[in-house]
Amino acid sequence: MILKLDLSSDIPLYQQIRNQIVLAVGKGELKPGESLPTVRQLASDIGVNSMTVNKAYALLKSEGYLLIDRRKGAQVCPLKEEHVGPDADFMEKLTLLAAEATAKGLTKEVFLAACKQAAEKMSQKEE
Amino acid sequence: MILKLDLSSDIPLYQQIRNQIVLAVGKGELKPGESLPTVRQLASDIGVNSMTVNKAYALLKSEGYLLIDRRKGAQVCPLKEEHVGPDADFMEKLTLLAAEATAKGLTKEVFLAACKQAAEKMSQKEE
DNA sequence: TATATGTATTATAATTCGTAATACAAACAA
DNA sequence: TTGTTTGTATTACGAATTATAATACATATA
Repeated sequence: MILKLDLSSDIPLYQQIRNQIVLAVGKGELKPGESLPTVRQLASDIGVNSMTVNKAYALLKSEGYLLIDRRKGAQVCPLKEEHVGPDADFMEKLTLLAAEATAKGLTKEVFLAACKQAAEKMSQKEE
Repeated sequence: MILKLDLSSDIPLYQQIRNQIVLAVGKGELKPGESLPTVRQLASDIGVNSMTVNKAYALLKSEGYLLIDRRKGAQVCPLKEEHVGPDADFMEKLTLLAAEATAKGLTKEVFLAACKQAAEKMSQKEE
């Protein structure tokens, strides 16, 4: 797994690791059910402390992105069969982003075009 | 100005203040050119230290949302006349959000419907 | 002349972040 | 069995961040 970390960023390392894994899952580079490197392996690969990776994995587990099993290790959570909608936390983040765009002078059309562009970088679930 | 702060949140107070002001500007509750409360006034209103408010104002200024003038105080930045597009930082945040949605099992259609819903809470610039 | 403004400085306490060194039970391979 | 690896928990440490507090300053305004 290839993760790009920015040591000079003000975003905590465990958050950067979490974001990169979410991006990889969203883009389909990590598929549902696929296993992730072990905590110690990933820590060694990217040159950080294993507890930092553990914190990222625990966060991803609590957010519902990963299943962690002592036998199978950490793996990407299988997609739900039924259709799921956005939760409150997601809408809050999205609304803040829409406000930032609007306050910066982006029209609704430009904002929605950007959303569409972002969505098209993601992998689509097969029906 | 009404700001909702959550003291038990893990989001820093100055960030919460910044977010609330961006939301107010995006929704049109604060209009371009409109004056904001003074640092000391807002600090007194919401019961935080004035340096905490100052930090939020300085952040908003550095992000281009506010103009701060010693004569006029802090005011909402007037909208640019020309059409503006999304910058790299905005697209990065949007892409992460799209990845979170996709990893959670939201289809592209559901994600874009949520984006449209968020956009419609915002005020539209008059042409 | 007073007052109010944004801003800068310094200090202090609490919390967070990253690392480090262990330790443990569970699972697996030999 | 024995040995290794797994996720996880604990404790400690230093550095950075966060929030508050008490001032101070030059500028602008009444």
